[in-house]
Amino acid sequence: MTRKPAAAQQRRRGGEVAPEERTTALKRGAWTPDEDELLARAVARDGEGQWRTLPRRAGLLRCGKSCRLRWMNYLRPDIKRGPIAADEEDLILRLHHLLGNRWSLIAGRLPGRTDNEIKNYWNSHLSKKLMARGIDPRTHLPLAAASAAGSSRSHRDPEAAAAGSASKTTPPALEPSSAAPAPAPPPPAQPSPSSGAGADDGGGSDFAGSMMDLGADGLKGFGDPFCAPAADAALPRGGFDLGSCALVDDDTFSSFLDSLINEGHMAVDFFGDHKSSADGENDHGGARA
DNA sequence: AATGTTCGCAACCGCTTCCGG
DNA sequence: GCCGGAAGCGGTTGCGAACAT
Repeated sequence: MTRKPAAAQQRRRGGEVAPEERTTALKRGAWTPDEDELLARAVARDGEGQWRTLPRRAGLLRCGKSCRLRWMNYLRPDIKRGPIAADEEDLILRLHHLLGNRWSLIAGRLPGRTDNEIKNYWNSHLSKKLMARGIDPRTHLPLAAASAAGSSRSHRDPEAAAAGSASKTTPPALEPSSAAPAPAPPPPAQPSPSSGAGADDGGGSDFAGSMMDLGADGLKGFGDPFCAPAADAALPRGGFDLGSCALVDDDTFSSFLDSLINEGHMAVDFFGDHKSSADGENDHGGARA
């Protein structure tokens, strides 16, 4: 699908106005090429960070949050354009199985891809593929159990219809329907509510941090090489005590993750033929360049 | 050809976590 | 230790394009 030009979406929804926007009329909606250039120039000059003050320095009538998002998801020079390749798709699937909706962590393993892009790709392509094959996209388990719950969250959400609500107030993996999947297989690595996400603020690279959020349950099924058996005892929000593990720096975790990704037992073969089917269906993505 | 529906992406929102004072 | 601001994250939604009828 060819995408609209950047300026096409001039007027977007008129939601609530952020506090900082009430005082100065900040612009919203689609970014124009001129704005992009101002932003890119400012970041090139001053570096990333200081998003709050960047708009002023750059001469932009945008909030810092919006500038950061635009830079991270669109303007960064290392962003890779074009369709998600089959191997990337495969990696996303495996990482999602391992990490759940930790888009920033997943993106951290896919050079040039952004969390937003991966999230969108997951919601629009991969979750549908999984469902078409009778697999719950969130739990990576057979759909049968999850489908009973079936309350829909959003008419657009492909997962909702089959797997129930994923609203912020109802963490998907903790819902009865999906929280009590078959006892044996690796748990749906969906360790905490949506907001649990923030726990690893190091961005995609803080894998030690991600370990903490993963929770022991999320690792046991994979051989649990770092974590003591009792590590998950009564820890809130699914986290576990790093102190009880023989961990862990980012490199170590990164290697660990690599081994999980590459190793056979982790590689649940969601799509036995998914590479070929992905090739066939590869209308996705494309569009952005 | 016109109209309706679905799809995909970019952007926004609310929340959590981090960090410095 | 507490508090407030900044940054980051995941979920959600608006909108144009593509597709179907």
